[in-house]
Amino acid sequence: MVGRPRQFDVDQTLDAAMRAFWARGYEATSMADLMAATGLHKGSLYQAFGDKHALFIEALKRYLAEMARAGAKAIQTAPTPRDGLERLGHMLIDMTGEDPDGPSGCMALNALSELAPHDTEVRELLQGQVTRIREAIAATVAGAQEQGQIAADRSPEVLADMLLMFVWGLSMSTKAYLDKTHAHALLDEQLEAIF
Amino acid sequence: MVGRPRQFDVDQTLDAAMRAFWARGYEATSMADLMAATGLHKGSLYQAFGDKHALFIEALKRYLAEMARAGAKAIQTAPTPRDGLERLGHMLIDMTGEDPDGPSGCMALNALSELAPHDTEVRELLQGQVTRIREAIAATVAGAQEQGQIAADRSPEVLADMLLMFVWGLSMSTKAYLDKTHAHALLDEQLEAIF
DNA sequence: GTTATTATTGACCGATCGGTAATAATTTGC
DNA sequence: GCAAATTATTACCGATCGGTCAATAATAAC
Repeated sequence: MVGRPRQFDVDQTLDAAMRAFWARGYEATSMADLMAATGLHKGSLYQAFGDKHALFIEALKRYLAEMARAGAKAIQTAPTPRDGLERLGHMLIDMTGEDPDGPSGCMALNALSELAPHDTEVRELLQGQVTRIREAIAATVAGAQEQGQIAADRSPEVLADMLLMFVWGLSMSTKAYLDKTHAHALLDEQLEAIF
Repeated sequence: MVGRPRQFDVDQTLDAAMRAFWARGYEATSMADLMAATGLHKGSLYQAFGDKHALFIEALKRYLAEMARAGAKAIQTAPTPRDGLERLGHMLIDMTGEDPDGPSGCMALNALSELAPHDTEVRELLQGQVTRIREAIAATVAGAQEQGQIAADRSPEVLADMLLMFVWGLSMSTKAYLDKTHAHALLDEQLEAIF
């Protein structure tokens, strides 16, 4: 016996919930907001996902997976490893929305700031993602060094961290005062300085 | 006629409220939490500060003022402008607490992430602070350049932004318990790279 | 068509939210 | 000592919070 089939698309619903959490954060997004964002009744959300926290986790996982996919693509489709690193950085700047009522900044950093210190599940998800992206960047840096595209006087791991910290700061800055043109220019300066 | 005098210290109360907001963020900190943190009844808090948002603003102002004071002192008491910049950066890393139930990260960045996109009052407070700290750093960079302590091939304003973005990223990273030793080492690499 | 199973719906829940108001307590000016 | 002014205390408010549940609807297996 299979029962009544779902009348909504789970991925579509997670996308809507993701945007709602991304725009307002976890605490400030109420179940009423999620109902409005997804177009579903709360009963359906609870039946499908469990509770608000579980729904957030699924939405965050979806965000992280999409980020990883887009990041890997940016690196792999670039003509050289160094171009890949540049594209990755600029992509992260452009990912942040500009609508004040829509998503702002990077959802992963938003969750890191709001929840990571107290929510072990969120923290471990983010730590895993950070570990993977650091390794991916470090490997790309190593490739660029082997091909002589960037200086080899710093370890790939350190350079990866330096790039990541800088991009995180840029992402934060877009929350308040920095226009994207300035952010892109600063990133270029940073790339020139560390490579 | 003067009436009954306050039986609590306003600064002490703001400090307690600041730590509560700093640890949990705005939305997740309830009036009950603030009562517990300050030791006051809610009536006293409302009578003295207005409402929760106004109390947050006052607590944030206090944080920003203390940060500005400590930052200026770090720069001014250093033997050279370049030392001042180094001390300022390392100070910002050390400022973040390590107790998971206590303050985490930088309260200004926490507020930037959680509130700046939607709360104009918070955003303008932070924009003002950022403007002042950028100018202070840029002026110090210019001083270091004049004294030949750092390279002069980039503008003081750009170098100030590069340093600031990097420190912001480091502050975010401490949310997921990146150890401080690593953060300090990375900052040294960044200083070496851009100066 | 009947039955088993699952999804949808909307009413409903206690708890907690931020905030208010009436009362008691404590001071100064007279 | 009394009146005026201010603070402290606490009971209370409606609204909203996240979450539950019983009734209804829709499907597949038989």
